Formats: sequence, C-alpha cells, structure tokens
Amino acid sequence: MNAVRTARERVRAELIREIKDEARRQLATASAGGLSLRAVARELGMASSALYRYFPSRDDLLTALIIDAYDALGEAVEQADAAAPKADARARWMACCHAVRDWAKAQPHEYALIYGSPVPGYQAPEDTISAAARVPLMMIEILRDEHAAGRLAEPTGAPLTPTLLRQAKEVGEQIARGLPAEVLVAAIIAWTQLFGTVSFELFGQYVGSVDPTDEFFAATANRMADLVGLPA
Amino acid sequence: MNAVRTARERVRAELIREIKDEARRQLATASAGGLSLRAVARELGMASSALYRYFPSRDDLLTALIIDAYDALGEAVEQADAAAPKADARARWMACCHAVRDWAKAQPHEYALIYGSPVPGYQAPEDTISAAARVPLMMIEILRDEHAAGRLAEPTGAPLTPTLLRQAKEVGEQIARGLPAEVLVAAIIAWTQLFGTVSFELFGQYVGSVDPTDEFFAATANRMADLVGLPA
DNA sequence: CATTGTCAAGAGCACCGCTCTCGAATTTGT
DNA sequence: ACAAATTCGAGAGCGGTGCTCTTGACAATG
Repeated sequence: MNAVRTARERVRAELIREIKDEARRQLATASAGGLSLRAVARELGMASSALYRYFPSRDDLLTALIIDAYDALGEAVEQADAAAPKADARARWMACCHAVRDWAKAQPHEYALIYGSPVPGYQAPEDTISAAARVPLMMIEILRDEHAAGRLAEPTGAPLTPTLLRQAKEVGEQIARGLPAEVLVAAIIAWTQLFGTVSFELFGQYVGSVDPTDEFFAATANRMADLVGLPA
Repeated sequence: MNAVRTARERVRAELIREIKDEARRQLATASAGGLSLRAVARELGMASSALYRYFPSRDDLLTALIIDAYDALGEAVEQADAAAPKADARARWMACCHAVRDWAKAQPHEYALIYGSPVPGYQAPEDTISAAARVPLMMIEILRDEHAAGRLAEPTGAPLTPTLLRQAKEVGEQIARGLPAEVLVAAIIAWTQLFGTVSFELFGQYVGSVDPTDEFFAATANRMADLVGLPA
C-alpha cells in the first residue's frame, strides 16, 4: 500500500527535481526576475499550466530555489570546515571563506539569487532564514572552539556602546553561548566583509582595481581572521 | 532662434524628468526587473509607445536611473565631507560613511538598483562607472590629505603578496598618487565593508541580530577608520 | 469494476516590451 | 508668410509573460 502510493509520489518528486534543475539552468541566462515558467515548461515538453500542479506560483518555485541555494552553500562551507585540520582555527576560517567564494563563483546566479537585491514583490518565508544561518553559525563555531581552548585574542579598538553590547549579548545567548560580546560583534563585521567582498567581486565592482581578486580576497579573509582574534 | 529651439527642447527635458520621476516612484513598489514602461506611461496619461521617443528601450531608462542614483549618492557623500571639519579626518570619514547609509535608507530601491544584483540582461555602460567612482574617490581623498599631513598610521597585519602589491600600485598611480599600496588595499577593504554593511542592513540580513543597526554601523565604520590608519 | 483523486492540456485573461504607421503639431528654411 | 522638414502622440499589432479555469484521460483505491 505504501509502496504503491510511493510509485506515484516518486514520479512526482522526480518531476519536481527536473523542474528545479531546468529553472536553475534558466537562471543562468535570465536571472531571478526573468525566470519564466512557460520557458521551463517548454523545455520540459509540457504545458505551462501543468507546472502549477507542482509549484502553486512562480514565487514558490523561486523560494524552493533559494532554499536549495542556501543549503548548497551551507553544505559546501561545512564540508570545507570538516576537511580542514580541526586544531588549526585559522585554516578552518580560511577554508570556510574560500568555500563561500568558490561556491559563489561556481554558481554566480544562485548566489545573486540569495545575496543580491530582494526580488520584486518577493517576501522571504521562514524556511529560508534557518537555511541562511548555516554559514554564520559555522564561523561562530570556529570561534567558540578557539575561545574554549583559550586561544582567542582579546578584541582591540574602541569599546562598544552599551546598546550594541546588549544586542550582541542577546544574540550570543541564543547561538554563541560563552563567546564575549566583543568577539561576536567582530564576527558579524567579518561575516559582512566576507559576503561584501564576494558580492563586489561577482557584481563587477573590482573591475579595474583588484581584478583578478584571488589575492585580495585571501588578504581580506586574513585581515578578518585577525579582527576576530584568531591566532596566526 | 535659440530661444525658439529651446522651447521644444525644454518641454522635452521636462518630460524626460517626469518620466524618470514616475519610474523612480514605481521602482519603490516593483524593483528593477518589474519596472513597466506601460505603467509609467499610464500614470503619465500618455501612450506607452510615446515613451520610446524619449528612451529607446527599457534598459536605457534603467541606465538613466542608475546614473542618476550614483550621482545622487556621490553628491550626498561629497556634501557630507564638505560639511565636516577639514582638519578632522576621522570626522570626515565617519560623515561619508553615514552619508552613504543615510542615503541608502532614504532611497532603498535606488540603492538596490545600483548595489544589488545586476539586472537580468543588463550591461552597465561606460557612463555608469565614472559616476560609481565618486564615493571611493572621496574616501581616498581623505586618506591622501591625511597621508600628506603625515598623520596616517602605518598599516599592520601580515605583509601583502607581490601580485596584490602590484595591483594596488597600478591603481594607486591612477587615482591615489602618493598613497602607499598597503593603505590602498586597506581602503578597498573598508570600502567593501561599508557597502557590505549597508547592503546587509537593507536586505534584511541583520534582522534578529544587530537590528536596529545604528550602533553596529557606527562601530563598524570606526573599525574601518582604524584599519586604514586614521588617527582617533 | 466502479469510484475517487491526480494529472496534462487547452483556451483565455490581463499584462508586458517593442515596432510600425499615420495624422497632427511644430520648427525650420526660403 | 508659406512650404518643407522634423518631431511628436496615439493606435494597432506582434510575440511573449504569469495565472486561472475547464475538460478529459489516467491511475490508485475500495
């Protein structure tokens, strides 16, 4: 009974996968706003109306692609971290940074989908935010490990304002227990810098200056490792 | 004769302005990809085909809006710098950073237009890049003034790789003569951080952590001032 | 075997960017 | 002052879009 019912559901799951694959392929030529359900259906040899059996609207297809993208990026970063020597925090940090950049350069349109400007009337559903948190959580885990081992340098620079300290403490209690608020703020700065650099590179802002960007990126990632207090 | 010719051209310039204004207004509800010439024409009470007398294509309208946006942002930053005490480099720096953020928060859709993901098939024409350079040039000018006065601290951190040094020197020769390559690299990092932070705030990545972002932004801008070597 | 649920397909709606043509208005040249 | 040249707005129309609704075929269920 379950096996029989699965027969139909399996072909359905397969078709959903094919639709997403084709949509991803089209994303490469026409980005988010230009994704055409009709074109996807045409390429798959089916009527456009049939697609609505699988995705109730264009935005739902887009949402599925966004979640997939966040997950793929998170997966890539987590694998990069796992492959790095666990004792070498800076190596883990650099591996994660490079994993983000490599993934973004390999799937620029999927990256633009999740870190570019929000799509017109699109409202990100709940499911996306947990998927989006995987990368920052990975970076924080590195810092927690290093802090627990007592190898994290104390943050420098002007002291933080009370409000910012309170905000950081609140966030820390939920996802970074044990990490000093100053470190967490530095981590948010570094996290911003990481994606800012990748975005600027992908969106062409470095053309004419630090292009190719490989060495600049490595230098930036190292500066950020310094900022959060990782040992050299 | 000139006055007569101007009569027609004046109403033409006026209409171009109205079209751009209305397009900007629509950008607020449907972002770049969803900008509709027909809707603009409808709102202006004219036939959609008439718009093509003023903008040969939708992309040309978009380009005009993009250049206007870059210019408006550049103007805002330059005014902020001019209003700051010329002798206080950090005050100038902070004023510029806050000017970028304030402008972006006041016109989020125009900001997304120029610093979000590139529009589908859109290729940025030459005119945009000079307009885009105004903000980074302003930041570099602050550093040049301070360096000329001998008040710029020496960059810290690991030494840069030869390739990156060479890239920085090349850029420096064109737009930042006299500025050490290490400072220029730090400036590019800071420039990236500035827009990365503004983008993350506007695109909702800080929701749930450092939101509201006012104090975090100020702290970040100060850290970046430290990074480029500005005195406290 | 009949019923029930699922599915693809087609027609159709309102919208889009864009092109072309045509008549009216305006500017220009004489 | 009048004719020629240019500019302009409007309309029709092309092929495309997302999306809805209906219809008829198929497969799974009892």
